[in-house]
Amino acid sequence: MDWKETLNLPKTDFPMKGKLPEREPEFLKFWEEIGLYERLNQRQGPVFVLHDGPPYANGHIHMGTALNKVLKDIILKSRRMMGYRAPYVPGWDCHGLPIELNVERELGVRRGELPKNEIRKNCRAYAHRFIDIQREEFRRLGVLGDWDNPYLTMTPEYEATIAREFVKFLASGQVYRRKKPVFWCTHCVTALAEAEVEYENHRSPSIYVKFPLAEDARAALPDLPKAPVSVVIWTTTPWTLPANLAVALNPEFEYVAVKWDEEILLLAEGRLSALCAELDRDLPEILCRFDPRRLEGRHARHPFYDRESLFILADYVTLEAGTGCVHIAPGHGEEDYESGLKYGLEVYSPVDDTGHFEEDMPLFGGKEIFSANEEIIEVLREKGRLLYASEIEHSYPHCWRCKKPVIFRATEQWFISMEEAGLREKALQAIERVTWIPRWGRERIRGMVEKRPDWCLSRQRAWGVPITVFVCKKCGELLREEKYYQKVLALFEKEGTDLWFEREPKELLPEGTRCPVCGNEEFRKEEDILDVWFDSGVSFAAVLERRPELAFPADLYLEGSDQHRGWFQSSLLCAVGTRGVPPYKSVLTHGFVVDGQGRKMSKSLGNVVHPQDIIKKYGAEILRLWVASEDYREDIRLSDEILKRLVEAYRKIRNTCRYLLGVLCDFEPQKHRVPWEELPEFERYLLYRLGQLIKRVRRAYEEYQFHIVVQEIHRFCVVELSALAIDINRDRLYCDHPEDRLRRATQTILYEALEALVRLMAPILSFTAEDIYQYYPFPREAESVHLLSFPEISWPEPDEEFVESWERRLLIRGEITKALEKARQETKLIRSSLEAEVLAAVPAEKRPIFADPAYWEYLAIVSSFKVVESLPEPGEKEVLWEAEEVPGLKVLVRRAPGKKCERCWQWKPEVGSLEDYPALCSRCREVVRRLKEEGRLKE
RNA sequence: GGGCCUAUAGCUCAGCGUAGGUCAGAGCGCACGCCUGAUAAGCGUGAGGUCGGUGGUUCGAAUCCACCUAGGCCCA
Repeated sequence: MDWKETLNLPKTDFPMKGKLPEREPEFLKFWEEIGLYERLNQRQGPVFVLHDGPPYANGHIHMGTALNKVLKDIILKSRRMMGYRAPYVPGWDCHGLPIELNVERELGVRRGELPKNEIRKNCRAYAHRFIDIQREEFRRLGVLGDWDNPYLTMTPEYEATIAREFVKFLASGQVYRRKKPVFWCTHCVTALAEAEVEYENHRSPSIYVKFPLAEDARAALPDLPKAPVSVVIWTTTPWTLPANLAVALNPEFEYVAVKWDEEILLLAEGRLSALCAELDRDLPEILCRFDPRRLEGRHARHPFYDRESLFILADYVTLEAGTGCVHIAPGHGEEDYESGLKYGLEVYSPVDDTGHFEEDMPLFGGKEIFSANEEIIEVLREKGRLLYASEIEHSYPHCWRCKKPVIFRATEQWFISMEEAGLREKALQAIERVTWIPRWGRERIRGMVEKRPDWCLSRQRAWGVPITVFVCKKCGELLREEKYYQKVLALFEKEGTDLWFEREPKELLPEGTRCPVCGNEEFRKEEDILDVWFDSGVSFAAVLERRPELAFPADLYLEGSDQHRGWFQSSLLCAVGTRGVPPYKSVLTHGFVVDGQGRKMSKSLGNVVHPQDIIKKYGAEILRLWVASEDYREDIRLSDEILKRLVEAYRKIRNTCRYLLGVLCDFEPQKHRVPWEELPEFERYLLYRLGQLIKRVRRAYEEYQFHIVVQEIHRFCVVELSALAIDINRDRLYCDHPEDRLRRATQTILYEALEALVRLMAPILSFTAEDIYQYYPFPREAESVHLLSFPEISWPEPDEEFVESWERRLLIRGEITKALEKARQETKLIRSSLEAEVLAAVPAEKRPIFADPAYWEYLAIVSSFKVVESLPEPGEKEVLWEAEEVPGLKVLVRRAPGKKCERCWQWKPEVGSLEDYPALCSRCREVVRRLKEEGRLKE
């Protein structure tokens, strides 16, 4: 007969292959149908608020955004299983230049050609389009959240919040107006953002200009002979010379005074030979060397105006070109501007919107700046200030629209002061009170906040929230108090901010508003819009404070490490500036996705991987597993090999669970569960190991160390379950009578393992955990695995001695396995381990551990095990093994006596001698007899 | 160029920081073999690392310090 029919083989319909790409959507639908998110969110329990940083509503999701969202999902799911109520409100950042540029491109219009609100309408539609796209893509990843009610920075309520928070800053005196240079296209007559500038080759004048020293500077260099002394600067923009206010030297360089014909010139020593080479001159005599710090605060004379130019120090001065002495015009350059602020210089920019010098400017008033270059050079020549003039071809910023060269020009802008109300100091103190994970995040953001300049809020664009400021037309006074803005804020709340651009100040201001200084009733409204970092920076006010299910401050912000400069900082400044406290209790950062070699993903390197491709090929589950398996605090590598390894790990976990489902097919926990007190030792030991797993995994989740979770779960499936629990107990599970107490005991611990595994994996392998859960052969506690809690350890902790004794036993078992392997590979004595008999000779002190030889047959999966005083001489092919790691243990492997039982495949002496079942061993005969009596067999 | 960070077997990670001296580990992959009653599964054994490099501190360093190389993020 076919004895297979009498065995308890595993049985389950749970498929071996996940077919993830096609089946995942079914689970998404299932969760949707049962209202999973809503149900989780309605539960009681302490709240855990993870505030979502809004991705930009432009383009499809990429690996970085996928990584970020999956991490958030894992965190939230794990917190829910710890008993928290953990809502998730996703958001999108909707305003800003990239969208506006794309819309202009799609519309084929140039900046300013359409009314602001026409552009804004299109931008709004554009953002909505990509929000819908990204929403579906994020959902597909299995990320659970309030996707139907996300927060958008462009809704009327949100826009009103942005304006309201700005007004708070304004009213508290932290907002001021100042000139600052920006890229400016004189052809398009508009300011340009960094992103609107392209670098092209351009031919410019290259001139060396002499600035004579004023008396105070001359006095700082007393040793020089009597002769005119000038400092030499180099510039490629002669038209900025009228705006010159300073000359910068690098405090780290050594400077020299050299004899140059009848006069004396000053420059960095490191540039002297290069300059002489360019001017084709011999090296001049060096009269003296000096530390540039001697000149700081003293003056040179402007080369053609009757005013002075301040000597300053700046470390951005290089020796790569020029003279090591840099002409500074704070109104016409970024670094010049920074230095100007430091030294209290005026942001002087005598150039109008169309690129003409102001009319009243001496010498060049009204002239177009680029064409004035020649005249300026001529004046320098006439005044004897020109050392040398030539031309140079170099990279120069051009307008991306009209392709004409752009300039740096100072215009009025709005700032939040870091100092006025102690914002910097307060922010630095707040940083100390936040938990930064990893810890270096604190140093990083602290360094940035310490050094950052005042926050420039102005953007000369259309797609954003207006800077709501009214200015008195008569005296220029700003209306700062909140009362002036209540009306317009209320309008924003209902209708959004478009109306700011359509209505007159009179319609927006409270009736009868007069300037508090001059009493005038005419006001001008600001036209600039706010930096988008302000939009997202106030999300705590628009979302955390306004949504009933959330709370301020958040427990956690989680974004890429680039956000130390971005959202972490803008949120911190906004919250500290208006609330005095940080918006988050802790901040977790992740690194960036790089390729298998650790290089960043870029189109030019051709190493970009798209989440869509992974989902299509392997499923979102594998992407989630990838996110969880890497230590995301550093750069996160992604390659084909990594994905292949993950797929293998996934299969192992899936298959192990499949086996558990199968082997538990006749197990009813209520009826069959064996209490801990009655479990055999090995089962107790396995439970101990399961307890270890639960502890480690729970701790790893608490510490956001998901790669530990994955490693532990995978290792448990491989080692504890596959190689130990299942392999050793296979005979018992298959061959013993179904109701056998020992079999039920083994099933009990496998049941505990399954229940634990499915819960522990659920936050990461969300689809698979659900899949397994739905195939449970016994009643389920809840409708979805995601409604469950993490497993608790419901059995006693064994004492150390017990654990040690089992670890010793497993070590001994390892030695036996090695001996069996030798008998298999080298002498070909056996094939299956059941063909073997093992004789063990051990020193007296190790005897107790071998007290029960039958138990060792079971543990080593052999047909016969004997403990002997001394081993016999090994016969042909027999293997003598001296243990490597268990001192004194010697093992002999030989063929097991008897014949092979056709049912359990063990070799037993009695096989062939039993009357009714000559093919079976005595154990199997008993089982079969009983099954027959009970009518469990078909025949 | 500056700030912060990373670099352990083919892959993913432990160990490194709040204790420098059995710390060179795990799982996977690979090689070889077994099983065919988890079967496009399962089990076993084995081979892989001068702990990025060079100096230094120390009786002794993957573990502390300096520099260098490669890479990442943010600035310039």
